[in-house]
Amino acid sequence: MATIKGVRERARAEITAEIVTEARRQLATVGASGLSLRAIARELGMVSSGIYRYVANRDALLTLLIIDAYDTLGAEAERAADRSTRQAPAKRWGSVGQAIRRWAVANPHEYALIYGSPVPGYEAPSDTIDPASRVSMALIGVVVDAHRGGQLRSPNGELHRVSKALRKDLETALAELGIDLPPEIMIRLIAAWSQMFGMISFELFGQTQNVITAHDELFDSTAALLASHIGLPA
Amino acid sequence: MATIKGVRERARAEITAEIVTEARRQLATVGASGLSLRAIARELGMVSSGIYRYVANRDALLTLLIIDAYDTLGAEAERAADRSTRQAPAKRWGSVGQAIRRWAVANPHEYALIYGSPVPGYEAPSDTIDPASRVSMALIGVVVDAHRGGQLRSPNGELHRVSKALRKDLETALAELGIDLPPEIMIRLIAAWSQMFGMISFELFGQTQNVITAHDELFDSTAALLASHIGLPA
DNA sequence: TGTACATCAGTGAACGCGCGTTCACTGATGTAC
DNA sequence: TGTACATCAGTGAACGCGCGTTCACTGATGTAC
Repeated sequence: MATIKGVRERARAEITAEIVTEARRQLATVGASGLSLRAIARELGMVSSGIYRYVANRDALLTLLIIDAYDTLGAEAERAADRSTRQAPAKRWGSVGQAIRRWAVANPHEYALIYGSPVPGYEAPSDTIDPASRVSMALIGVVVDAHRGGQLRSPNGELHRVSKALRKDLETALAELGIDLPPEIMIRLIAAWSQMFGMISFELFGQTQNVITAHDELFDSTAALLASHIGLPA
Repeated sequence: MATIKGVRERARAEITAEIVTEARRQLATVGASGLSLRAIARELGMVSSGIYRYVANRDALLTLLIIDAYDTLGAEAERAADRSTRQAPAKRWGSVGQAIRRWAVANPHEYALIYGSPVPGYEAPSDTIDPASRVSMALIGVVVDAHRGGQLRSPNGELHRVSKALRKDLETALAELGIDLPPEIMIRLIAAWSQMFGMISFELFGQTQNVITAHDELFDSTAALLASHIGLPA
């Protein structure tokens, strides 16, 4: 029977959400490895052992947070991709990129959780794979759409000696994702993709402190540059 | 008097080095935020309070580790740059890049310490700035040398709307570093630089797990690609 | 609709652990005369 | 060269703290008859 959720079920969902919210708040001050179930329970006015009704252990909470982060970021990226279908491909690339960056700037600790140093002792379960792929799929989608529409220019840059092993990696990845893109484009896509996240990490983790103030414009400029390198028309 | 170091001074230097070595060992298993002065003292057969003769507190130890990491990485990068002066600029760029990557792969936790998520509650003192700049100076040096030698081609990619604020950032940075490079090159250099570290972070932090196996070749290919984008001749 | 039992949320105490840091101390090394 | 004092390394005990996790429990909610 598809009844209205019972009181218990409803309360359970609400409290679990409160736990995640509170955990996120703590993430900002103590970081992932400082996350404490006791502190969360305390803040929620619950006795320390009570939280074990909702979360099996500390690692399970981390997994919840990680999935949550990947999902909200993924949703932002997808939304930006959907909203920009009428823009020129290079501009779309920048739009999706800025959506990713904006989320990261607004949620630096969630970003650090998923793209920063791994939490020591924590092993991510396979549940995180699908949510993790949403962001990259949104970015790849921009290129795939341009390719399908016959809009891809020939890309920039000299590409020598793509080893067999690497070529095979790329082809396997393309096949698994069900994507139709030439490997020469794929490799540029990976370069642009890692550039984007590298830049966000530099900004958030303080590497460009005291050097760059206009992060927003720098991101725009380099995104346009890399889009052009991939072959996306402006 | 420039005498031979006394017994005390000598012992002090040795034990401090042992502390840093042991701290590095622990970094690998518990991560930066799990570093414990007590555990280090214990491992060194010293009573827990004894370590305070050598290190003011936990943060001071972190600073030691960070400076050590920047310095060893910087030395590797400089060595690669010095050794490759006869190579074509694009190849040199790749050589320095691979030196950086190799160090990172060999010392993933030191890499995470300096390029990963910031340690919560830790504020890096200004002593870390100089060691930190050695790596980037080595990379920039490759481009500067090519520029001085008149070897820089016109770079790839369309670069629209470089905002005034960003242009000013770039010019200030160029002036402070005493570098003579056109801002259009500088911006591509920053893109390539962040790409390189983005790629290393992806490799080390597990983002490309199950997708890329030929990390070495991928790094080579994208380094060549980005070198070409900067305008470094092959 | 009413009752008996099963399920679940939350309590409170406890176990065993580790941490950073301070402090008064002993004994060895270094320095000034 | 020898002695008296100052400096420093390392000890051991202590303070006050927080953590994850288990366990037997009470009382409220849900379910089957």
